Amino acid sequence: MPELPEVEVVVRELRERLIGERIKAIDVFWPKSLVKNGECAEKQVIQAIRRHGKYIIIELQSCYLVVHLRMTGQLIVTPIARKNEKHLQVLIHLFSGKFLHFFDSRKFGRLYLTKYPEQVMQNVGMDALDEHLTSIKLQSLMAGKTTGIKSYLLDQRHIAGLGNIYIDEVLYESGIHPLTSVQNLGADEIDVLHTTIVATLNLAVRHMGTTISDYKTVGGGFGGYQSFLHVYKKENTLCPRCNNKIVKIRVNNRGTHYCPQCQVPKK
DNA sequence: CCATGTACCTGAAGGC
DNA sequence: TGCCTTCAGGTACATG
Repeated sequence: MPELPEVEVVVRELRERLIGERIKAIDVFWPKSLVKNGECAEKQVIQAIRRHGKYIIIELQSCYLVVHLRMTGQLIVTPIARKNEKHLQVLIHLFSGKFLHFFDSRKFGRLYLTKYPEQVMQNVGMDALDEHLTSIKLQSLMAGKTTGIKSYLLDQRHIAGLGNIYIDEVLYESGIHPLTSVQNLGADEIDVLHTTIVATLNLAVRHMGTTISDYKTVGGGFGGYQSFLHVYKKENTLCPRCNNKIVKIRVNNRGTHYCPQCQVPKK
């Protein structure tokens, strides 16, 4: 489900609702959902909340609660516990009386209670919206790689935050075929790609992210960016630019959508 | 380094 | 209605 924009919206809403709250107790219904690593006393005050790629980092007084939502994870804050609801995997009680719920139908998501967040995120690259990630920096990161651009962007070790939806959209906007080898991208194309990544992600954040099926904001709302998608899940519709059919192929076993006219394969 | 397959899970959608 | 297959926004890990 959630990629960088959805996670960013969740982080902003969590901040409004949770800073200064003290954790009272944690109920775990699916043990794999909560990973404990090192001593981390639970009854701590939430100091700060930030994001790196698709990870949510909740800073406590002497350790961290790191969250990755994977495909279907949801963090929901309510004044009344929604106990016994389907797919509730972890329930965090707060001293104020509020509750932080972790719902996750597919159970791929993880909460890590840890002193060492850098260990949890050791393979995560620079955040896609990091101001230090310039187009020059992106060029140097790509140097020496031979993989296709879609595979490259899916791999969070390179750049963190983009997932299947936004990669398809960004490549469409940039006019780059998803199988183009990164070594065949010129400086000008990397520059367009970089500009498009930043613009697309920021625009999606302004629209509260993309809700295809499961994604919800912390308050239970939906995203709105799905109305702006050009290619993702649009196979057989007409390209708004050239009027040819959008096609769907598989790249890295992921559904991949593009316009064969506007995104010409370079190799 | 790279590509591919599998595993982790559940539910929705499509074919018959 | 029901059974079966395929697919889903993510990532880790094993294998050539």
